[in-house]
This record gives sequence, C-alpha cells and structure tokens, in this order.
Amino acid sequence: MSKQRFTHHECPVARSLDQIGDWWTLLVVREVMYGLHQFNDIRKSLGISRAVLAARLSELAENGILEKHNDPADGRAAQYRLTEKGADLWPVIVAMLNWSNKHVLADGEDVVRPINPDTNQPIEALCARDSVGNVTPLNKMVLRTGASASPHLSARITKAFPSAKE
Amino acid sequence: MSKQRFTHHECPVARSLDQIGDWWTLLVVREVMYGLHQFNDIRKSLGISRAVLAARLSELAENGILEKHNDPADGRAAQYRLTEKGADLWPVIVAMLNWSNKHVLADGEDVVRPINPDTNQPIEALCARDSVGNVTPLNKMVLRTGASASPHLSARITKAFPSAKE
DNA sequence: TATTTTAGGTCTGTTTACAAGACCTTTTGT
DNA sequence: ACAAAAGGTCTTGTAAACAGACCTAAAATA
Repeated sequence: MSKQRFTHHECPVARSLDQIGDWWTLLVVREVMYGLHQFNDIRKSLGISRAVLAARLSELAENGILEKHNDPADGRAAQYRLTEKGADLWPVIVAMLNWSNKHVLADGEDVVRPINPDTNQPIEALCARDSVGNVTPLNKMVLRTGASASPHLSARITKAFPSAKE
Repeated sequence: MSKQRFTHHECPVARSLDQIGDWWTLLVVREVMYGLHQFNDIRKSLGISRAVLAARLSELAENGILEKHNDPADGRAAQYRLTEKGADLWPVIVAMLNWSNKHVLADGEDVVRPINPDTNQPIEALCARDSVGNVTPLNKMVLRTGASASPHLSARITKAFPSAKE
C-alpha cells in the first residue's frame, strides 16, 4: 500500500502534518521566510534535488501556503511568496527553533535566536494570550475537545487534561 | 544515495527536523502526550505499521525524547514516557494545533482547542516572553545570528530581519 | 499443568519516495 | 547567432513505508 496520508485524521495536528510534515517541506517554507524566493536559490541553499523541490513547491502552492508569481523583471524566473497561511507558520518555526536551541544544539552553540526588537532581548519562552487578553505560560495550557470531536477523542483528551474539565 | 539527514545543517530548525521531522514521528510524540504509553495502544490509535512504530520509538529514545521503561505490573509490557526534552515539544504541538485550527480545518470544525484553565478561555495567539519579562506578539519577533553562525547565514538573517540590527 | 492469548517486536515482499544527474524548453545576455 | 540561465521533467538506483506473517516471552485461562 502507498504511504499513508493524514488528510482524513480527526486530530488537527495530524491534519497539519499532512500539509507540512513531508521531508524538506518546512525547510522550504523557512527558506522563503528567510528571503529566498527563486527555485535555484532555494535549491542551492538546501541542497535538495530538483525533482523533490519542484514537488514540494507545487504541493505547498496547492495547499495555499505559497503562491507562485511571475517575475516581472525576468520572464524565465518564478517568485515563490508566502500567503497569509504560510506566514502564519512562523510560530511553528519559532517553537522548533527554541526547542532546538535548548535541546538539540551543543552547549554554547549560538547560531540563531529569536529577539524582541523592542527590548533587544532574546526570548525566554513561548506563552499564550487567551481571548480575554490574559497571558499564560504555555505549560499551563490544556486541551479541550469541541463539538466536532468524536466521543473517543473527547474521552482521551478529558483524561489526559483533567484540569480542562468545566 | 540514501535519504538526506539534517544532522549537520547549520540551521537549528533543520537540526530539530532531523530528530522530529520523519513521517509519523511527531504523531507518536503527540500520542504519548495524550496519555498512550504502550506499543499496541499507540499502534492501534495511529494505524501505523509495527515495523515503523518500532523504528520511530527507538529513534525517539536514542534522541532522548522518549524513555522506555519496564512496566512493573506486566513483564511483557513497555512504558514509553516523555523526557523533559520530549515534554518541551509541547509548544511545537500547540503552534501546529493553532495553525491547523485556523488554516487547515474546515470552517466551523471544532475538534480540539488549547484552553487557559485559569480563565477557561481559548487561546487566541502565541506570544513570547523575553528574558526581562516583556511579552510581545510572535509576529514582532525577529531573528538574530550568534557567534556560531557562518558569515553567510549572518548576512542572510540580517537582510531578512533588518529590524534586528543593533 | 497445558494451552491460549497478549505485548512487543522482527522479517518478507511489494510499492512509494528520495537522490543524482541527464535532458528539455523558454528566456536572457553577448 | 550562440551560449548561458531559469525552472523544470525524466530515468535509474537505493532507501523507506506498507500489509501481513512470523517469533519470543510473559500472562491469563482451562
């Protein structure tokens, strides 16, 4: 059987991995975020094969994460730009960057850090702002299922996050 | 040639994808976060093949994201538990969950949301707390390179995030 | 005690995905 | 007119994912 996709999984995390979970995909997004917009620039920067990059760019465009534009200055060239959906992957990238800086890189290795430009300070941790404006550390957040969740998932989440009970 | 790994990439995001970017890997972590700790429970919940799950669990354990314990009550069973490094993937999961809820799921689909248990409100957006305690929206954060970055990467990041200049 | 079931795998054969590099088409520069 | 470049596709070889059979040790059952 062919490689399984997560398109029809119930869990939103699985559904997102269906769009950004392939090998290379998130790195292509990151390259565009970091300012590369042309096929060959991305290819050289990543060392990815032509066929795979073409496939990834086309999937990302199909999923509305990137948009392919014609370069007005060069009829051969294409310009890949992030959509709003693509730009909204920024928190995912920052979360992975923080995790990597803390747990993957060697001690003392300092490659790239997120910075608050107002204070010029590195960020310490991610937190969450709720719909009434309260800010809470992420490790206090819990999950709760909604109307579209199956009874099975609701039971699991309720058990895993008991403090989320009404 | 075999599939490329990102172990020796300069970028921390690539280095993290080297550990959590394989197909199924992050879903296995999520299942453990949601309270499944046994091989067969994870397998049935995800519908993953035995061989692939065994490979993923072993890679996750090698990378210090999970720990395999003996079940004291059942000599056959193993207990897979998150390490601190594994638990620290929570922000990544939450970021993907938010993105998926906003951009992947259909309108009105409400499967699972992160909730602030103090206020009982859903979270609106992720934000960042810097090292002096200031909280900023994530979209204001910029990247800056450190001492371990190559000149090439430093130039790219400086160009992509001009507001991060000293 | 003997047998069956369960947990957690490994092994086999098939299909798919990724890698390297050749090749192609259109546009650009000389 | 010719060469180079942009952005691909195509081909071939290897690695990984799939379903399902098989295996071993421990537990439950008869």
